[in-house]
Amino acid sequence: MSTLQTLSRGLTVLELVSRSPDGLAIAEIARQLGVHRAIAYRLVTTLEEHMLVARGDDGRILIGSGVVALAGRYQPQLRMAAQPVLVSLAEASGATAFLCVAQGDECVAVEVAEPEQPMLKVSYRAGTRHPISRGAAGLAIAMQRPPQSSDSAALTAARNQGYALTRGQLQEGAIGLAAPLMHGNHQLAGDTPPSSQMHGIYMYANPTHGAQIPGVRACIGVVAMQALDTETAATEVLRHRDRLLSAIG
Amino acid sequence: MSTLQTLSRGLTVLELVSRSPDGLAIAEIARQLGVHRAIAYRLVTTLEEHMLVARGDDGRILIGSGVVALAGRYQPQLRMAAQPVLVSLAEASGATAFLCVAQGDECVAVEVAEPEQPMLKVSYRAGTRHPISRGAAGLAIAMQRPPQSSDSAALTAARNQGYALTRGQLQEGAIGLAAPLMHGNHQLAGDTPPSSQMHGIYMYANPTHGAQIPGVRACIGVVAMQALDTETAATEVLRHRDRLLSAIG
DNA sequence: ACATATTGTGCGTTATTAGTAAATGGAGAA
DNA sequence: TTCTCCATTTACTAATAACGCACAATATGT
Repeated sequence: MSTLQTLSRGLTVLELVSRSPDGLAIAEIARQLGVHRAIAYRLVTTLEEHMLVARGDDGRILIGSGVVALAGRYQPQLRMAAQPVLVSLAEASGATAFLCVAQGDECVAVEVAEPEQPMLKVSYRAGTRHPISRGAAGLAIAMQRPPQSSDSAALTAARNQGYALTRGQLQEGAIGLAAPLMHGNHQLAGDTPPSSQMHGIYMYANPTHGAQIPGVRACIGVVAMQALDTETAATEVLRHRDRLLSAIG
Repeated sequence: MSTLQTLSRGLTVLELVSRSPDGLAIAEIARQLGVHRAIAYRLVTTLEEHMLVARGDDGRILIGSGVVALAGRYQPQLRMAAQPVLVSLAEASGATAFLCVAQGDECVAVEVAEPEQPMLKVSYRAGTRHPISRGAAGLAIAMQRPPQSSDSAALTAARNQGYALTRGQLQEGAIGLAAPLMHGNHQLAGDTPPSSQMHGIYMYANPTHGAQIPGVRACIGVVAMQALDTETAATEVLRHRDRLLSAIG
């Protein structure tokens, strides 16, 4: 598995620039990369040609609009369907609503909606990623694979409730509540292997239990700081999950 | 202005993969790039490390979730403020609502909202770009610079109305209506140069006329196929423009 | 004016990458 | 089976990029 230094550096520049709201000077990029300025110039020029970065009027390098086009092609149908649902969920629960998708062993917030009157600011931006082993979103995604004897107590509890609830796992004092994007639950006891497994998607003999969206492991939920009515939040999350499921057929 | 072959190819791969909803095989990437498969492997491996592409369960290369994080850092405050406004505008006008930002001589749709009951499908996805010289969005952005004697009749008309209306310029049978994201209008007659110009932002002696958002040339508007009530659409676009302006202070 | 960063470029020498060929193994078709 | 197509890795030479340096051209500050 060999990798390419030049490409890797270019992508690191893109990442660095994107993390700098006010842009970066060439010299700063060169310093952070630990390379000569001349190299930073060539990297930036190439990124610029592809519209991934742009130069401000003062010459500083800013994240370019090309990233919007790229992101617009990531799960467009799911996200388009989810957007209005998340807005509604945020309003109904008074908390920040999110759609998370699993990639590898990480969980990525793909779409986020905030209520009109945010109670307490929770900074949960699109693109936020965290290990799948932590937080309500991770649990909700873990719920999508069939039960195993190695499942944690929290996971089993989540399966029984139909949703996952965690406190302070991702951020001090934050409460997360998430439900998996699948119909029904895996309520089998013990290790029951799936009847067949294709392309990593578990196919069940009885499709009414544990039917997932093909190729995507996702969940929706809410995050808030302490003051969250978990009763109504759970109801709303499940209701909106079902709304989203029926929207994407 | 020299550029780097390796980086450029890697970014081209990213673009190719993003345009393929079902992913691409290594061989297809290699063929489309016109390079050997071994090179495509190295490019893909590097992109994969940066989470910009991912491998499906069948081995095909798919766009990765990393692009969501990158895009989330492009104009986050403007987009967060615009999202609910666009949803409301789409609902009020019954058409697809958009937020466009100018970059160079192009105009990029950065945020899009569709009405719950779309009348006729208008495909206007986030990331869509077109020359700034065409379409309602381009005109609306052109309205933000001070009037010049070289202005087209359409631009002058748009200035007088306070919004731009075009038919069929971007797509056959499509109607676009857009208003610039600035307070008031440039209603000066003839060529009146700005009192000062810094960093490409025009600063006026009287800030109540033509005050823009610093550093961003943007507009909001709607697109529809034929059946659009332009009267109410214009009213709603202007109303929502003002709502967005006050939201971002 | 003067000193001083900072930006942007050009040029040689070394390190990395491209390009090519070739080998292995798996999936599917004739 | 045999054949083809594809994925994946390895190995070796031209081509490309990195790197360090030198040098204008601009800002920027005193």
